Amino acid sequence: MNEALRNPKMRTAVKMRAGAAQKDVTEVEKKGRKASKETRRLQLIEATIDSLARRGYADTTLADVADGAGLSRGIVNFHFESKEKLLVATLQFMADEYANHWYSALEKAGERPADQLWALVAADFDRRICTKRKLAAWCAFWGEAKSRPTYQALCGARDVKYQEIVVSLCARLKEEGGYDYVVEPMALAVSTMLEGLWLRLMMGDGLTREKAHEAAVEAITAMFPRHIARTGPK
Amino acid sequence: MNEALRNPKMRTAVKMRAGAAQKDVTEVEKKGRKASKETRRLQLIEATIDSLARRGYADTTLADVADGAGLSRGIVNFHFESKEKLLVATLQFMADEYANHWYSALEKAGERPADQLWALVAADFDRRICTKRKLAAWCAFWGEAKSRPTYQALCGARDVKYQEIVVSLCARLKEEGGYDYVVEPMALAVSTMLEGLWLRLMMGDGLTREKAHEAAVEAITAMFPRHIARTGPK
DNA sequence: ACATACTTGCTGAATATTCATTCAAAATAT
DNA sequence: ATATTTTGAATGAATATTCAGCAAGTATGT
Repeated sequence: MNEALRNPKMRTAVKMRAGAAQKDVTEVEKKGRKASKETRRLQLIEATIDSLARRGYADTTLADVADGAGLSRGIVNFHFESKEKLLVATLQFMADEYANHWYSALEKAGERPADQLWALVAADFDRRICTKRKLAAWCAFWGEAKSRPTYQALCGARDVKYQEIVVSLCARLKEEGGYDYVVEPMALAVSTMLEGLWLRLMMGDGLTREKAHEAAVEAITAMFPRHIARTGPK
Repeated sequence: MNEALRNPKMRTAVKMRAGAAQKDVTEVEKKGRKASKETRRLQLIEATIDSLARRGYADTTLADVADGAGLSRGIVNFHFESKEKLLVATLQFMADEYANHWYSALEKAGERPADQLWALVAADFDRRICTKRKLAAWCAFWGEAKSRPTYQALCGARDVKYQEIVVSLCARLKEEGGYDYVVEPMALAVSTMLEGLWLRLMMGDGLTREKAHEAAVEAITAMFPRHIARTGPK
């Protein structure tokens, strides 16, 4: 496939298919031009995630991204200005997607803190979010985050707001259940456990999304024994 | 300091100091030559960890490593053959150090499973192991692990053996305390929580080693309520 | 004791490679 | 016709690797 895309003739075929998909979008929107531009950007971002997952941060080249998207070499510098900006846009994209996902899961959950916590956990191991491909891309960014402030800021995906919510859920659960843990450390343990499971999912061979979810449910059930999950892992 | 080391005269001074230290070793060992070679390798490995922590994997160059060690440009290819081999040796070094550390902590702990679990937890947040510098280096490797089998193998620092031990501890604790969790998921949750705390320590701003340890103790205490920590975090 | 050849560790300039970026020209859309 | 998007070859910067030679030590012979 990589080889095929290096051949201009083959690439044309790919482009035409992409063009057809784009036309459908165009018919819905008013400005086809702008839609096209946004489509290309998304296409390049997806190709970037692929490359990060396949080759890691250090070996992700613009050539590989362009090939993955079935476009030519100069294309990234036209749509994003530089490699750095492409990577930031990619991380931003993933961070937004992640945040929107858990936030809407939280809105759909009931009022009770236990339901909300289970909803957050389930959201983390949802099909759409928790793919090997995306986890690998996340981890590639984590590896560079400490030395790049821009990444560091965006990598707080489970960011301040998320942490505040987990803290408040732990506080409400404590009150409801009469537990006697200290709230902040407990909330930290819960959210880092989810992160740790992500990390393992990406590295470990045998671990599946379902098993990771099960582990989270098992641990949280033990931590909050008077709040049984109404919705376990599927 | 970096500037100073770029100056050959200054570098000579550094080398002479290193030479003096080496002489002491020579008096103890028989072959001073070989000791020197191993010393240099360790010196370069330490410089590599520094560079990884300071600049991340992608920006770690041989020039930076050589400068950090106060030696010349060609030095790495003389002692390790290639950049790749230097990085593998560095990861190997960290993995060995980590494994030795938790293993000896386990040996020093008592017979009771609870004591052993608390010892493992404390080992993870020990001063010698859990430094910002080393955590950053670990994370740099994690980011590349998925795309490089060699790293992937070594990055299972909390590897199969470690996981087996945690599983058996969870099983023994379950029996002792009459808990009713499922063992494997629980063990997975415990060990990934520790990993997740490491990840946060490296990225998070306000989090300290002590707070992370406290969170681990809080969560594990909640998970195994009939086994109170005899040794909490300092 | 001294000289000679030999070994080892190291240096730093030269080389080769990889890759982001640029840009003139072609293709495509409006 | 004009503007926009895309191409792909050319450019240049960064950097891993090579290697001829230097320096300091070590063994051997006289």
